[in-house]
Amino acid sequence: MAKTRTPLKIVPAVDATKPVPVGATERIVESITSAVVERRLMPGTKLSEQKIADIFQVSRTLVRQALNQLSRDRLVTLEPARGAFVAMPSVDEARQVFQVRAMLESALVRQLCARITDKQIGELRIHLRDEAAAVARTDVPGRTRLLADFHVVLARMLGNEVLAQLLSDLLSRSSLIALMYQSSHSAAHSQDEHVLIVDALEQRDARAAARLMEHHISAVEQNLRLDPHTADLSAALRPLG
Amino acid sequence: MAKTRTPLKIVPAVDATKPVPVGATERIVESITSAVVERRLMPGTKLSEQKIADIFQVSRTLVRQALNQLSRDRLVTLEPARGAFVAMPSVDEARQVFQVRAMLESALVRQLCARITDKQIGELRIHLRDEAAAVARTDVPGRTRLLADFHVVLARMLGNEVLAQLLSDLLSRSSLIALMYQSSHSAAHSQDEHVLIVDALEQRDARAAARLMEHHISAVEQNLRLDPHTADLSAALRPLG
DNA sequence: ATCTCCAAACGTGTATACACTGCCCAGAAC
DNA sequence: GTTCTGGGCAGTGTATACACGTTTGGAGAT
Repeated sequence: MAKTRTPLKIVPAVDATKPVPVGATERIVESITSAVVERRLMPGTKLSEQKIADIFQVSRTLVRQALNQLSRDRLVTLEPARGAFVAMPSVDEARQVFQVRAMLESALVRQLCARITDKQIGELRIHLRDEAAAVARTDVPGRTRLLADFHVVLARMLGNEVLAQLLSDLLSRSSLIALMYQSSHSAAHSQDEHVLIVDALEQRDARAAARLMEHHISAVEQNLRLDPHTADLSAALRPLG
Repeated sequence: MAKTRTPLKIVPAVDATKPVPVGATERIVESITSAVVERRLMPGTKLSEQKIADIFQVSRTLVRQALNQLSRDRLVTLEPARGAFVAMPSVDEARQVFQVRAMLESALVRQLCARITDKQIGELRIHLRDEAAAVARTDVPGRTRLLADFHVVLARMLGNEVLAQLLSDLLSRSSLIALMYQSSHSAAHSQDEHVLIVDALEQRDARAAARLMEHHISAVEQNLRLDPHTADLSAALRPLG
C-alpha cells in the first residue's frame, strides 16, 4: 500500500450550495461533513489535527473544536491519545438510527398532511424534479445530498426547526451508514418512493403518507448489507484505516 | 441589585447518582448541566470562562470545550466576543421541543408495548416509587431528575441508545424550558400520569399508552406560561441577566 | 529468520501567551 | 443636564509551547 499518496481529500469548502460559513471552525466542520457525505472520506480514515490545520491554514486549536463538534454529530470518533477517525457506525447503531428516523418521519408526514399548502406541494414537486435530474445524470454527490435534503425540507415545512436540525443530523449519519454498508437500494428507487410520498401528501392522505414513509425508510435499511454476512464485512473493513 | 454576591453556584460535580466522568471536560459539562436542570443556574446567567476555570482548577481551554458542547446541546448560547450564557429558549423553540418529544415518545411507548417484559415493568414500578417518594418529600432537584429520567428509562428499554441519547438532550432542554416559563403543572400530577402510562404498558395496550403519553406531554406544555401574556413574561425576564 | 524490547519520533492533551473586540465610565461639548 | 467621544479594562478568539502517551523502527538475542 503506497503510503505516500495524499490521504486527505478535504478541500477548504468551496461548496456553493450552502450559505458560506463565516467562522473558521464552521468552515472546517462543513468541509469534513461534505467530504464524508459525498464519499470522499472513507470510514476509519484518520483525521490528523496537524494535517487538517495545514490544509485550512489555521492552528490546531480550531481544528480540535471542529473535530469535537463532529464527534458529537457522531460523524467522527475521538480515541483518547490516539486521534480522530471517520466514524464506523456499528450495525446496532445503524438499525437504531433508522428506527428513530422511522418514528420521527412517519409522525412528521402524518402531521404535515393536516397543514401543508398547495404552494408547498409545488416546492416539493420542484425538489423531486431536481432529484430526478441528479439521478439521471448519475451525479452521485448531488443526488445523495438532494435525496437527504428531501427529508429535511419536509421537516422545515412543519415549521419545526428543532425537528429539522435533529433530522439533519440523523441524515448525515444515515449517509455515513449507507457509505459503510454499501446500499443496494438504488437512488432511482428512493426517488420513486419520494414521489409516492408527495402524492399522498397532495391528497392529504395522512395514513398513506405515514405508511409510505415507513416503507421507504424500511426499504433503505433492508437494502443495507446489515443482516447477512455482517461479521465478514465489518471484519473486512476494519484494517482499512 | 448587589453585584458582589457570587453568581455561579456550580460545584465540581460531587454527584453520586451518575457514574463519575473521568475526563475534566465531561465533569464540567455534567456539573453545569446538573446545575441548570436542578435550578441552581437561572436562564440568562453569564458563564465567564475564567471564573469556571478557577472553580474547577483547570485552564480556560477545557472550559471552552465544555461550553462548546453545552451550546450544541442548546443549554447555553454563545454570543461571539461576548461570552457564554445559560440559554433562554424562545416560546417557539419550547413548543417545537415538546412537539418533537410527543412524536418520539408516543411512537416509543407504542413500540415498547410489543416487547416490554414483566421484569421491565417491575423496574418501572420501582422508578415510580422513587418518583413518588421524591415528590412526597418535596425534593425539587431529585424529583425533577427522576421525572425526566422516567422518559429516558423508557427509551433505554427499547434497547435504542440513539433514541435514549436524543431524548436525554430533549429532556434537559425541557427542564430549562420549564424553569424559564415556570410550570403550573405540579410534579404530583406528572407523577400520576407516569403511573397511568405504566399501567397501560403493563396491559400491553399500545393505543392507550400512546394516547396517555401524548396527553402527558401536552399537559406539561399547556401548563407552561407560554400562550397567555407571553410578551409580558419574556419582557419581564429579559433584563434578568 | 523471528521475536522482544528499547528508544526516538510523532501526535495528542493541556496550559499559557497574546491580540483584538466589546463594554464601561470619565470628561468635554452643546 | 444630556449626549457624544475616547481611553482603559475586562474577557473572548486564536496561536503557540510544552508534557505525556502512543506508535514505530531497529538492534540484539534466541
